[in-house]
Amino acid sequence: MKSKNDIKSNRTRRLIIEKAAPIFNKKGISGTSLSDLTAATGLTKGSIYGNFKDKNEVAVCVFQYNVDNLTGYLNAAIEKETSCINKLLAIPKAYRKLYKTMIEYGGCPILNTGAEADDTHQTLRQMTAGAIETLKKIIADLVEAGKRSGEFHPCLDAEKIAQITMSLIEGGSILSKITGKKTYMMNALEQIESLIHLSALPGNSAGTS
Amino acid sequence: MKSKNDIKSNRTRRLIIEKAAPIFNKKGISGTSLSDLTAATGLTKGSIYGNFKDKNEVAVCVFQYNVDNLTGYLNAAIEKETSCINKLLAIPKAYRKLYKTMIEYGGCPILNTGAEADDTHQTLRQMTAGAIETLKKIIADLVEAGKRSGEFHPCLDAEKIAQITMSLIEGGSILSKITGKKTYMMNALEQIESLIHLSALPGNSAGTS
DNA sequence: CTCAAAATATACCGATCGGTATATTTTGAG
DNA sequence: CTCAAAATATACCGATCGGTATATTTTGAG
Repeated sequence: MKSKNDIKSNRTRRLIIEKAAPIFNKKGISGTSLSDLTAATGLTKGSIYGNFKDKNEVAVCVFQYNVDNLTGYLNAAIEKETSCINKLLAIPKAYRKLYKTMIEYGGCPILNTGAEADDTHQTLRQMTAGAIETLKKIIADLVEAGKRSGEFHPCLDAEKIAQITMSLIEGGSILSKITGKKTYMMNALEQIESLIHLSALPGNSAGTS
Repeated sequence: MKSKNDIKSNRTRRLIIEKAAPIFNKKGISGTSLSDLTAATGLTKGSIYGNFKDKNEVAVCVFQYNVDNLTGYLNAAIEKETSCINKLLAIPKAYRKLYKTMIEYGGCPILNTGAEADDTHQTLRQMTAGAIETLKKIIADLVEAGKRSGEFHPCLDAEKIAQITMSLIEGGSILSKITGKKTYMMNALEQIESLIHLSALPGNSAGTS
């Protein structure tokens, strides 16, 4: 009758992670105190430490939760499309749809965590790097597939395109967040789209745009 | 005999700012403690608080110091060139030269400060936004000047180009910092350069590349 | 319903935080 | 060299930090 993640402790873990996620993302890890977490969850320190070894473990789980959400969302959007071009275009499209939510959430969690952790927190730095490489690989693999399928120019540098795409997404995202100007992100996404269209062989570029 | 900024207190202020700068940039503001600052400067808390109102004022001065350094460096590189195209190309060139130093310094201070401060620290968020807009304006103004001088296509969207350039710089910079892979930044800079070359009217693009 | 185990709350810990009042030292104009 | 003012060091403050031992409550298998 009881599924594995319906037992109390797992429900509490999930509650803590979900409530802690936006706080960590906005205030940073070292800027978030245990009392922030007790206030947000309605639990006591005893309960939090009964479910997590320390504050750091909460931060690590929160990061994993954020990454899983983001990659899940992107993969779902990609899988809805059939051609490689449209699968690639689904990425900027997804970020466009995600934009408002992400800003309210405190910006891209990969970037936020990475910027805070890179010089101070080895585990999280490595996890952040891993998440970036995962997203980059999704893009690079789609470009490679498109080359094989004849949608893209065969001489395309898939890795390079993927890295530039990632830079545009993260750069646009943080600049919009800081300045409050949506156009940084929107221009970055448009640039990604025109990069994709420019990579297509004649007759393959979707009629839109 | 004594110049204004040679009196003791100003020398001490400068010492504190210079020593605090890389620490704030690496550990973040809330991750840096007063004892980090006393350790780095060799001064006591009494001395630091005799020269600054509080930790926050140190952080604000450090940020200003970082921004002045960066814009100074970029402006010097730009002023060495005569044509608008070469002035624009001087920007990615400068970042290429700056790359190693910046990584060792803890990454781009505008991005680091912005990512930490955007949801928690109004003053610094505004200063960061201001610094971003200043850099963006330098780029946009150069593109506009190039349009007037006949170096660039007249229909170019200067603001858009400037925003995309900024996204590539900041995105490439943070991705390289987190992953430890130089190519993110280098590919972003190459993309900026090809964007500039693509914007040029025939006969204006510098023979290089 | 019972009752052991699991989860949670309470009440505490030492350490460190940012900050300050005041004593001491250093500076530099005259 | 003198000596007041400026700069710095000392010694402290309460508050909050992350974390823990233990008492209490809740859960859920039987």
